[in-house]
Amino acid sequence: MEEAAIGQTGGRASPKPYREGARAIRDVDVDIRESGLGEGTPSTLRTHVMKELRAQILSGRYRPGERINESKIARELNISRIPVREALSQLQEQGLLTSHERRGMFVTKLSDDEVQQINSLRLVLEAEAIRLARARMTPAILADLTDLVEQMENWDGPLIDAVALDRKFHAAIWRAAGNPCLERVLISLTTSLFAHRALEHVSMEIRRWRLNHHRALLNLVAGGDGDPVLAMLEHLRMGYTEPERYSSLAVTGALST
Amino acid sequence: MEEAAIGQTGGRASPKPYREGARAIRDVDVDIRESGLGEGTPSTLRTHVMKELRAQILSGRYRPGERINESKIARELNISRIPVREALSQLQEQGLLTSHERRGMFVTKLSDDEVQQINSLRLVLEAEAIRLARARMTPAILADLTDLVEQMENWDGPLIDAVALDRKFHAAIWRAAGNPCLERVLISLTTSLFAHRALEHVSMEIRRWRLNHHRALLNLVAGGDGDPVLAMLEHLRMGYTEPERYSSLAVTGALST
DNA sequence: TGGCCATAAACCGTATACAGTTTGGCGATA
DNA sequence: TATCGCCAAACTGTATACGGTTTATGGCCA
Repeated sequence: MEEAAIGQTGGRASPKPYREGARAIRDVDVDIRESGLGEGTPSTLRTHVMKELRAQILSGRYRPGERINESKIARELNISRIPVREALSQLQEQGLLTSHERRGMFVTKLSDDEVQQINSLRLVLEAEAIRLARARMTPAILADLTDLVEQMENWDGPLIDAVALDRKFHAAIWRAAGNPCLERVLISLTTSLFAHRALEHVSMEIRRWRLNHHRALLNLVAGGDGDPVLAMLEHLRMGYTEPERYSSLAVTGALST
Repeated sequence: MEEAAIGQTGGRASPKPYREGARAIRDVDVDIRESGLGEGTPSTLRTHVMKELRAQILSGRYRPGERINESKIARELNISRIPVREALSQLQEQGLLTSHERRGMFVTKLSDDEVQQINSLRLVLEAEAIRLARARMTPAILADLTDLVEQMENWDGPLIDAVALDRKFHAAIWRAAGNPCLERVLISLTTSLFAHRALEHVSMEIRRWRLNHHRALLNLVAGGDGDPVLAMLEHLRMGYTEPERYSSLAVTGALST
């Protein structure tokens, strides 16, 4: 009876999370399957661990370049290494981890060049997203975006959460573009980028946000007639040096600089 | 001695592939570790299985929508399910497989909409690649590209290999762009696309290739002054219907059509 | 005292074993 | 004859066990 009750916590009809292993299980100290399993928790440990680790990496709990010990994580979570391995494997494909054969997983450390390469792509893709979003804009979406911009302009909380707001605003534009594929690529591109930004030079930047630069993007998607590429360039230049380095903007004569 | 010899095939200093499991191993019939392990084979089974399965999916051995039975594959390869699971997990992240929780992996079946969404992105990204490649072109790369175009124009072999040539030509341009990130995204985007094209409507298309359309792209990256976006649009229109559907080309007045 | 080699511990890659869920098929009933 | 419910086989998710490699530590020698 006590065993059966565990799987039915909350009375949901979802598949029971695995409570017992092949033979034995430690009955001491908390278990990930009891603690963290809230509402939208996926039913497999692999997915749960993956999301948990991703959040921890993005929040700065694990630093870029740091080694990820799968045995240690498995012990900490009181589960076997298999789900942890698979979660790490997924995170590797997402670009957050880098695998060194037979040596383990390491949190991806982006070089300056790689940051510029990613941003050069963002330039092109976000500009495209802005063009699409502008053409498909609805009052509801515009209201959401405006709300986010005003939240940022009036922000007075911890800086980490401001970064989340920033991401939320951009992600909303990506979604409004109406091309799920474009949205996926942009998310995948910027995830590792934000893992770095969560740690470094966030303090200097908050001031610049107030300079209505997100509002410039908002005006564009609201129907403004500026050039999305130049707007994105200006936007990225606030946080990074020469973000257009590996884009065609650097090689064509389009820049007045 | 016979055991030791297996790991040292070719006399390379690479780590020995695993020959024995925890306790026992079947000594009958061929083993993947003996058969397919050629030169550049990665040292882990997971990577090897991943590449093997990817090649089989891309070659049409597994059809879109088909279920992938991990136990069956493990038995066929005479290995345990663990490396197979991890390989499948990686392929899922690459977009070639879709996981249905507790029901298994299925070869991703792209809908018409998804194909259009991917192509709309290709339009933007390949155009950017062409602009970059044009600016960074070297005689050596140009020679390679020209050679590929001529191979395609004079092609008289099986159609499947012609598709590979097509991919090779585009991939060469992506690489010539000099932004590894852009290259990675384009590879990832088109991989699942080519898995479909390997099966359908390849016969009609071979004729159109001879119409020098790849040469049009070649001329562009060689220094021609046309618009890369329009060139890519024309190129994609040969194989797909309305590839610009989810791109900004569809919503701006740029199209004369 | 510093560098090199050997030994040992930790850890990754893989194999086998088991629990719960899904699924296909069979029989009973309307 | 068609539909619903039950049962068994197969399969996925996870746990534990083991072999080999990498790495860190300590002793030895220059």
